[in-house]
Amino acid sequence: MTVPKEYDPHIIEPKWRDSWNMSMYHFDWNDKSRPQFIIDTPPPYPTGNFHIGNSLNWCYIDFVARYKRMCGYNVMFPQGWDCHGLPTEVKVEDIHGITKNEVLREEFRKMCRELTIDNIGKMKNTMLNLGFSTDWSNEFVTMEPEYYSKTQKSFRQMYDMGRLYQSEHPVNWCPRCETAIAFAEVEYDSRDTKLNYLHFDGLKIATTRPELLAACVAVAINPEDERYREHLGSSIKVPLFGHDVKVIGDKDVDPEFGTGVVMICTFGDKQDVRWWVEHSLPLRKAIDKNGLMTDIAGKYSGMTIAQCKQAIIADLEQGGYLFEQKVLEQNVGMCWRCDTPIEILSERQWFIKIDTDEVSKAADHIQWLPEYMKVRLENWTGTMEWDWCISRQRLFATPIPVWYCKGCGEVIVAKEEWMPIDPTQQNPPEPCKCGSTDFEAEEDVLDTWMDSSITALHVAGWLSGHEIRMPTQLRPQGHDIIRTWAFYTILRSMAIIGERPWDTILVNGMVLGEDGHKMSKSLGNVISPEEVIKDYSADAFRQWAAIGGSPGSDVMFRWKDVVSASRFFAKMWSIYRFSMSHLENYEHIDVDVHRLKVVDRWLLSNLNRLTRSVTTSMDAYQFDAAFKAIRGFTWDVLADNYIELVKSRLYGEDEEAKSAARFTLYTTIDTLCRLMGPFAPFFAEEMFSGISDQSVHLQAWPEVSGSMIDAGVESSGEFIKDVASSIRRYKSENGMALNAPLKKIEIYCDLGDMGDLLGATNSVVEIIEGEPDFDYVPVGVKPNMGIIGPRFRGQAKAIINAIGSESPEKIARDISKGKITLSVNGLTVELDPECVEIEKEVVSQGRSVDVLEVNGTPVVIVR
RNA sequence: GGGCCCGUGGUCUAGCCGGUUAUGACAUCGCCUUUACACGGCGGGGAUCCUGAGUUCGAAUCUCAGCGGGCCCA
Repeated sequence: MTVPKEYDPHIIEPKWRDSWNMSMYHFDWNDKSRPQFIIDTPPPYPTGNFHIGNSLNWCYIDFVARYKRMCGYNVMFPQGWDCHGLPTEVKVEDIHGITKNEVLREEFRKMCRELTIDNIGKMKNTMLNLGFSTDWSNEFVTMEPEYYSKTQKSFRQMYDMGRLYQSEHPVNWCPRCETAIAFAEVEYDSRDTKLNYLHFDGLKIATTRPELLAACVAVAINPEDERYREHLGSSIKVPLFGHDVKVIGDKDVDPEFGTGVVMICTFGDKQDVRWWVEHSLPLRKAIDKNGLMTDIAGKYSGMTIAQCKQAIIADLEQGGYLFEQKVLEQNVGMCWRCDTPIEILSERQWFIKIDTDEVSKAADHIQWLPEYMKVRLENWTGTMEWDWCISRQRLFATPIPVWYCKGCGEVIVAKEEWMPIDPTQQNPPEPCKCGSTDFEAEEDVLDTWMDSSITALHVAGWLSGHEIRMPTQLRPQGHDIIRTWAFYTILRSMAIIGERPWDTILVNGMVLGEDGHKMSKSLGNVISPEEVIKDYSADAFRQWAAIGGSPGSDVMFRWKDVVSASRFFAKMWSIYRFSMSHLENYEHIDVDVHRLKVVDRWLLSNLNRLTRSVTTSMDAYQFDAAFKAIRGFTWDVLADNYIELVKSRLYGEDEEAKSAARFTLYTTIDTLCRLMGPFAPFFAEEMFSGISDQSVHLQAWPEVSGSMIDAGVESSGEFIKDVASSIRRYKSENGMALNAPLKKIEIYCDLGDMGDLLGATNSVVEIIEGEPDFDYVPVGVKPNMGIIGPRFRGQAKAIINAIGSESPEKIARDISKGKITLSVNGLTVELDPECVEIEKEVVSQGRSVDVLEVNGTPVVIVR
């Protein structure tokens, strides 16, 4: 076969992408003989753009999936789409120039569906271009009834378990989106605001939120604060509004902040909620769901928060209440989606009880990679202050399957067999206990995390008619979503089936731009994977993913890495092309190792070591170490040394010597195809297609042959290689062409089989036994710390000094007698020869020669 | 303010359960078209392993403190 000179990924990659039969990646639900390896792929949000961060994570997943398949596992690498959510609603409003309330609920949901389907298609295309071995037979789409009915069933099940409840409770509220949001959806940003100092019926308070005066329910001071102790328990009037509130004491009040007196409102911030609960304070709602002031705000009612703030400050000033304003830097909680400052409102919502202990215990039974990532989850569980609010006032999401009976007020949760169901479109199929058939639908929908926190259950076959295969083996995800996705998934899995969702969670880092900052549109440092494929190749991109950094740490995207990746493929291709040209009509049969030359066995020994180290790295998810080892072997050992050494045999006449080299080359190419398969699926497949008519992705992972790893053979081979490279260096330093012949090379050692050296040096090589006719001159002694240290401990330093002050000749003489005798601090100490290494120079006598020293063996060059 | 991670030649990075001539990539300099590859080969230069203290015979590696950077959270 003729192998083209250049490897062109723009031809080869689409060729394989379009011809692969993707069913080879399907999970076999009926197979129980092979161990399962189910990956709980986190479904991305269908933005339409499969970005570089996703791509890094998916590369990791694909490396694992392909590796595990080759190792004989029944692998499932499913792909899901986490469809519901606010960004799509916002985008649809934007595209169609409408607000969600201007069209019918169903129509709006349809628009969202259509946009989502479109976006999924775009992202899928990038995934195929990147060569992922996705199991498309296990694709899931959370907005489809098949999936969201499971979300609803999980709701029902958790309701029956008493883990779900409805309650009026403070929630984080986005006035723009008009919905409750979870803590995980709150982002914080630092802003300058004004701290207002007010006369407050005899006391002086400082507040950043005077617009909430109407919601003031108490004034608090630190009970230790001498200044105000006499006011404790008294009642005072709220300025402008005139209602009476209590002065209470609480040690959480910081006497250093402001005046040391704070007003408690329902609710200005999270601290207000804590005080409100602790001191059983009344509730005064001054802000409504739209972010407008309520009736209790009196003349300010109907104003926006900002208008109200301005008006109240003006009135306070006029009334003489406001006596000072100071600028204060404050962290403001904002809606993650629209950056509107959030409010804390008390609203009737659905909640899931949070049992942080249960989550922590489950987390202990999951292997976290890297280990320290678990700490992030623990820190998060430790700070949860109230339950998970799961209701949202949105449209494009899983409907909460609930009605309220208009007759008796009964809460009716849909039965599992009625699902999927949208209560706003359908009534319950049976009347209420009270006999009424008049119902009010729950219009709220579920938090999207309710969909995406059951993916592990879903992919493992829960409620799908399959035997459930929990726990799954691997969850790969970014460290930015530990507090949300990982937390919720563990919580739900424990609640629903009482089992951990995964054996292992592999946490990947973020992708940083070339400027070292996290990639983001606003910084303009975004690179798309499609761009990289277009300029280089998918395999080069994947190689960057493998060696750009180790899993868990943030990885910087660098074009340089992609360039060096594609150079490696060019090099490997050239090696392959050379090998194939010598493998015409080659038939691969096992060969007795003793018919191989030392250099062949040296290479195969190294190859087996490579397989062993790559296997170890892959098992530990250390893709960087794995691929670096492959690259190092291929370039340094195979290309730069082995091939140079065997060329003369391959071009020579000795058929047996030639076939030994051919056997070695074939074995090496075959093994490299397999080792590279998980990383560079296109390139490896193209190479493998030259030696097989099967797909490399269906082959077994290479096994390590322990008997091929032979330290003796390795050191002999290493010696031959070192002689060859010393000769190369010698020629280079002497300005000779690298193929220039030398009159003779004499090697003083008894290692046989120097045949390959002749070809590599293009010179006569003579092996001479016995001592050369020139002298060794010891010129230095290097103490071997690894031996001296542990053996002599505290004396070590003195011994090293003694060695240093002794002449190298004397120590060399001692070694020839078997013991080194030293005087250390007046005492005589004996050392074994292994404690030192003699550095020596070789001096020729009379002959016109140059002497090189290779691993302690003299090599004489006769010019 | 709390937690976690990181700080290694010009740049990025490996090593970090103690003893190596401290890994590799890119960049840089010199030489070389040697029957796979000039997207190559050979050779060279370039590192106070952030700072300080401690533990130890011995620290890039362990401990503490400090400085600097990043991320997550409040």
